[in-house]
Amino acid sequence: MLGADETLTFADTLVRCTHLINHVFADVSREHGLTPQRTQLICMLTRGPLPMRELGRLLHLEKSGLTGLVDRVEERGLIVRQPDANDRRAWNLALTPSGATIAADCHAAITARIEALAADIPAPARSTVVSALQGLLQAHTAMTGRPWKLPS
Amino acid sequence: MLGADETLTFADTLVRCTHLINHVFADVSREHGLTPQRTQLICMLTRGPLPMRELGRLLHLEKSGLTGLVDRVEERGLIVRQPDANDRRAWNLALTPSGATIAADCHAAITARIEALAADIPAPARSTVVSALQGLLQAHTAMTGRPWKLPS
DNA sequence: AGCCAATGGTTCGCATTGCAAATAACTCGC
DNA sequence: GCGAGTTATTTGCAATGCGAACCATTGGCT
Repeated sequence: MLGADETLTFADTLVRCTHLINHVFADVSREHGLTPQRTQLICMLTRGPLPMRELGRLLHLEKSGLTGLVDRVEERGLIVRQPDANDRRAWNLALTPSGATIAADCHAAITARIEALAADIPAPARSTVVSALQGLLQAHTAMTGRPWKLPS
Repeated sequence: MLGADETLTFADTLVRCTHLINHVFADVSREHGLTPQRTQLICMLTRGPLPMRELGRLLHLEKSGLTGLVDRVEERGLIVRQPDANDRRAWNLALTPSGATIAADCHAAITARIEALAADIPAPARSTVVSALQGLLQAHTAMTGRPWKLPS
């Protein structure tokens, strides 16, 4: 089974690629002393502070799960909880300097590893892939009403 | 930030897509009463039985973690451990009828959901995406020496 | 003003995940 | 048939993530 290579469907190809990138993500995280979830969290904050509720939506986490994750990442000194000026229930999460550094390092490492794997893909095909997948992301955004962010 | 749309790099696009598909995978799994890991396990077996060591490599799991996962999936009646004729240490894992049914259902549901998101991508772009990403998968295979399987 | 539903977070209990190290059973080369 | 390497299991542990109960605050409604 799985001879030289069979013809994969579009969906199957995407799913396999997803699992490959998952492991790239996990490997890089581990090399930086982080779990994938923590890496994902700090990468979400590279564009600026976010309230927890927003992070929960982006990460698809229930609030209880997010509380724990934030606790652990804060203990490690990568983020801080800041009170929200307009709502005394809410907290804004911001990267500390070391958190920002690590987030940037992880993002760079992940990008580098993917670029290495994609080195043989010609430029025109690359840009086709980018626009096609962005269409896919937008289709999801349109369906759920919320944009899909991540690394940077 | 993130106005109408910024220009994402190839790697960033792939990473965002990865997280989107992760959640598609998780959602479908949950709707079938499974965790993503269990779904992934049974999907790996749709092409036929595999020894545990092979599954461990495909899933990137340490053997101890795999033992536990297999235990739980077997308890649920989706797979069975079969003794290996040639090696009395080894076990082959095979889907039960109900396991095969659920695996096929999950695979179909995931494919359908991705196809729905990709409905607006023109056919030529699709095939470009497929061949580009397969190149990426092969680059990884060449680097690590092991093929990358999944769903079907 | 006063009340009440909805919202943002936390806490608790729980099952699952996944690693590492130690152990047992077996295979294979010498 | 000895010893090294391989396959799987067990144990202990930290992290993940859900659900439900709970508290404080907000905001609408009267």
